[in-house]
Amino acid sequence: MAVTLKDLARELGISITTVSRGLAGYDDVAEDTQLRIRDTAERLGYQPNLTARRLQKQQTGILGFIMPTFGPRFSDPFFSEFIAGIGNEAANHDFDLLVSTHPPDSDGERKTYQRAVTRAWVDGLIVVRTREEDARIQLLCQHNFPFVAFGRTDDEYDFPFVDEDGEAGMRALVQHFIDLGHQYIAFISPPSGLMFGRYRLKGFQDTMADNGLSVPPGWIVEGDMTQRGGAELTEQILALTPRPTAILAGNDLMALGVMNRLQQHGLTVGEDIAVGGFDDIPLVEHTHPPLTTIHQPIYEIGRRTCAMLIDIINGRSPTNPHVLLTPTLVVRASSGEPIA
Amino acid sequence: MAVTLKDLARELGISITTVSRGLAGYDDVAEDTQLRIRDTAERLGYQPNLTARRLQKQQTGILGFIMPTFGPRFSDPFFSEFIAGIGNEAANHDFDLLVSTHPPDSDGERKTYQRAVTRAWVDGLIVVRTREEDARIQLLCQHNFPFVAFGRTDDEYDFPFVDEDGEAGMRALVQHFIDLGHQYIAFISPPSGLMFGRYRLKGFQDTMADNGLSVPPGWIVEGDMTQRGGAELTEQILALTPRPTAILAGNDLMALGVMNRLQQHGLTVGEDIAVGGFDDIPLVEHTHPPLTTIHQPIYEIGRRTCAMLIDIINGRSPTNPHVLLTPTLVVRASSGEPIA
DNA sequence: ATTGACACCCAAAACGTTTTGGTTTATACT
DNA sequence: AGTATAAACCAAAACGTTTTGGGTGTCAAT
Repeated sequence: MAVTLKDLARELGISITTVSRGLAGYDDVAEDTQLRIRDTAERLGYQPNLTARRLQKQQTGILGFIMPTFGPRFSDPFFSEFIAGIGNEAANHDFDLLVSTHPPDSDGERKTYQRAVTRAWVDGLIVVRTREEDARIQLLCQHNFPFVAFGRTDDEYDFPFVDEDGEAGMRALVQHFIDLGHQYIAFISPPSGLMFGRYRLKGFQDTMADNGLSVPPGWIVEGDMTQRGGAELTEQILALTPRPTAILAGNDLMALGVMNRLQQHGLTVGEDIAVGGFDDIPLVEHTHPPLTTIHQPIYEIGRRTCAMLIDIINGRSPTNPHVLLTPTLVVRASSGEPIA
Repeated sequence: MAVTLKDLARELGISITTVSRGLAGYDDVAEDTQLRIRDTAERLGYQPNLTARRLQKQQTGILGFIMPTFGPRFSDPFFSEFIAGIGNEAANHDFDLLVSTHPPDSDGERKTYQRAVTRAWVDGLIVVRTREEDARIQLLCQHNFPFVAFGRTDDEYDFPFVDEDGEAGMRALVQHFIDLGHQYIAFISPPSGLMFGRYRLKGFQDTMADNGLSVPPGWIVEGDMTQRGGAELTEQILALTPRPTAILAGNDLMALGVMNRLQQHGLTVGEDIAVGGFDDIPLVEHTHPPLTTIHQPIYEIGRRTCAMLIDIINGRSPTNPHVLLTPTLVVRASSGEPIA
């Protein structure tokens, strides 16, 4: 069915070798032969068989991305944007992107990583949502498998990563609220097992301390990154005394949940109480009120993560294997006016 | 580096053929030989080379999904859920999922589809967001390439698809608002080039007509599926006379934009004015107020689309190649109480 | 007339698997 | 003894590409 090198060779009356090398542009094939080869290749609609090429080159030309997702009905806007970032960068370098989804720390996830390092399945992996002692990263390091992570970890391995400086981001956010006059600030932290949650939490705690503000127990609660979670925890927070004048969430989705629950209680966000988020997902620019948050360039992070991975696969060691991007504060109406 | 069949054969002192067939469980290999083979395979950590297998079997074991996305900063929650659906189903059948992103109707998109049909790149494709005269589908049909679409088209090709009955869904939504007493209903339609937009629009128009309600020009506007778009069009709609008592959007994202803009104008959604959406993305269950919408089981649609594709690839013709799922009405606070 | 350099080409091996089309050996039946 | 039958195995081909390690012929310099 498909046109192969053999077909071209027969058609042209020359060897398969010459056709292959001609197409590849080697200079031991005469100029006009190259032309003739390219010509008939075009005419016959030749397209190289990628599988055969991969077998020979011992490379797959595929990058893997294993999404850590909870349950079927998840909808983290993070992923679509991130995939677009890595996908486009991959395409620019003629790599394909293989995506699979597994609940974090599940058997399926473990098997998939195992498969990646042991068979020639993909040329490299992109790891996101790093965890404190990340078994995935330990495995990849031990097998010397090419990968780049979005996020750092707590263990001793040295590996290439791109990360946002969540601590700095959160410092900026908290300082903004403190500068507005807030003293009673509650915080909904991301799960503490996730590294980025740890950094954000630290940013919160340190900034509060630096400003001489105490954070009594119960003023920091751990959320699950979902809207629903944010909404539910809001109840607990509203029961605190004195009632917080501001609630910060570890990510935008939870902040949305917070805002909605506050509104259900008849409170006006940005007036009666201030709210802040983290991520700047596209959604929150058009909420009511628009959300004050920390902007993370997710598309760009995806792009750079992917670029670094491709460098590594191609044997070029990246100039800087530890990229730390500083996110920026985006002030919108949800943080309100300065208070007394 | 990696253990191959040859290594096993040498270790066991038997031929590569026997090892291969033993592993595959053919009955022309003695029971105990099979055991010994499996044993050493385990011991040496043998993992078959997928590329080699694919070359020989003339199958890639990969499904392709080309996301039609506008620009980098897109965040349609549809895609993360859909990917989870197809991804999980694919994994169940030992298929991998290749994802690439291209703006709809772009050169990149065309090239990628071309590549799919002409080289052995993937075994089949999943097509979403079908268009009126869909060049992608025409190409795939002409090349007899295995694919399943989420959505129908307007051209004469007969192809396997899974689709939601958007017309029925929209009828249910509109009827709900009419039953609440609304007569002045504005509609923000999805882009008319997209088939699902056409069905939803038709559902709106027909139901209005069936109830003897007129829809003057200007009461149907075409949106771009984004929150921002929904917000901007809200201005136009508020200028209509008489002012609509309800605004329906062709998808949830636009409905969110509508709600926020209404709230900026000081209107209380669900009291001063009613709003309805379509899709039931996870987000809108926790908005303020929660959104009345039409539930689309996106995960399930992804799963079934993928299952059908795998059937086709494996030469089993699906029992029903034209699946039409009826979406269900989800009534929440944004549609408010019955009005006079 | 050698030699060397150069331009151009190619057969064969390799990548790791599965399939094809056998062969060998033992056992059972006439 | 001869002939089926079955069980167990295997060499070689195949999938389509790239790479290796040459070969051949021409021309210019010795």
